[in-house]
Amino acid sequence: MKQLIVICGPTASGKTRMGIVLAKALGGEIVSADSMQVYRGMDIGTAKPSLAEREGIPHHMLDVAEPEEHYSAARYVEEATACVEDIFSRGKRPIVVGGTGLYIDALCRGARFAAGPPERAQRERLRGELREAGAAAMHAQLMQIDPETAQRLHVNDEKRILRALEVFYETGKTLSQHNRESQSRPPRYQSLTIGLSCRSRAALYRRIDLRVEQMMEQGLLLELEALQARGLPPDSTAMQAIGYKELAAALERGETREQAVAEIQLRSRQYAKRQLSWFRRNSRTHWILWGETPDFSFALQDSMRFLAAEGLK
RNA sequence: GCCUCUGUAGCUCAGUCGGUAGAGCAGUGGACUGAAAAUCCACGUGUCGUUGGUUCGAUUCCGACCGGAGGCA
Repeated sequence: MKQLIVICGPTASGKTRMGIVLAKALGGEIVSADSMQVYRGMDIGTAKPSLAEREGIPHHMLDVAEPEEHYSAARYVEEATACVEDIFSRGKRPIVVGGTGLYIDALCRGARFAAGPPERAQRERLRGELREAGAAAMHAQLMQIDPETAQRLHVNDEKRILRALEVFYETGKTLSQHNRESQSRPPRYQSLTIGLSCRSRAALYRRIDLRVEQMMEQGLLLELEALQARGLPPDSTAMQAIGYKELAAALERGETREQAVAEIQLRSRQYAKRQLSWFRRNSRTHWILWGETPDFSFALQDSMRFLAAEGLK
């Protein structure tokens, strides 16, 4: 089975730099696994590496969509798989680097998602029904058609309940059926995963806070204004990105720069915690935990040892 | 200096007609299969400012003191 090196970790843990260091050592190319770096015109707020920072290492899956588009995990699997295969075909080694756990897992397993609604009409209909009848009613409805999924989902988890209903009405198959079929197939790639974080939570949060300050200094506001100027709807997926969303809200409320920064820092820290919760459940991940500052030469040695032990071909 | 209000969980506050207290936010853990930087779930013992008094019993009533806010001079 083809091997995929994966570098994961919470935001601001040094994944980007680590990817480049490893790519240089192994003759690799980077395949980003980041749900927000796919959008063009969103560079500062997503901490997208600049051309200079990439140091000549090819990066894939950056800037592959307009902010108006609604990108998806399914589309990511399709496009990123093509990148990975292309890299292999040229005799290079793909290194998947990113913080979006769902994208990473879906890519490695070759997950096939249940069909989505092409016109989104179904989704709109279900949303309306939710507003009218309430979450409990939708949950009850799901209990009728897909009890397995309904029991799994909390009544308040509206997003997932709606999605499960949508899958059934779109495809005639239940979500649990889809998932069973998808999971019964062997993974597409063997993943060798390196996780990056800090030994202490406080240190990670300090790095995050600092990075948000730097984003503001680099002109996050200008980037937001450029997006708003092109009439990007506030409910677009791109505008759910941390930083842009909070800054826009702060502007609207007439808050100070300091208030906006504090809010972005808070939301970023909470996001990092959720990321850790996702990544920690993979028990095969080899973790590299920084002290006060990252040590990439140590990390490279440590990674090479790990990869050799895992039988990297 | 005098008067009024105020001091309860990391923060903002509620409450106990006297029987040792609870929300939101924060925090921590978890979930996650076409929005995932999204969405959802679980977890709340703290000298109730200090110190005297009344009381079987005080965080709750009374006094003094120490913080904080406002008003009058």
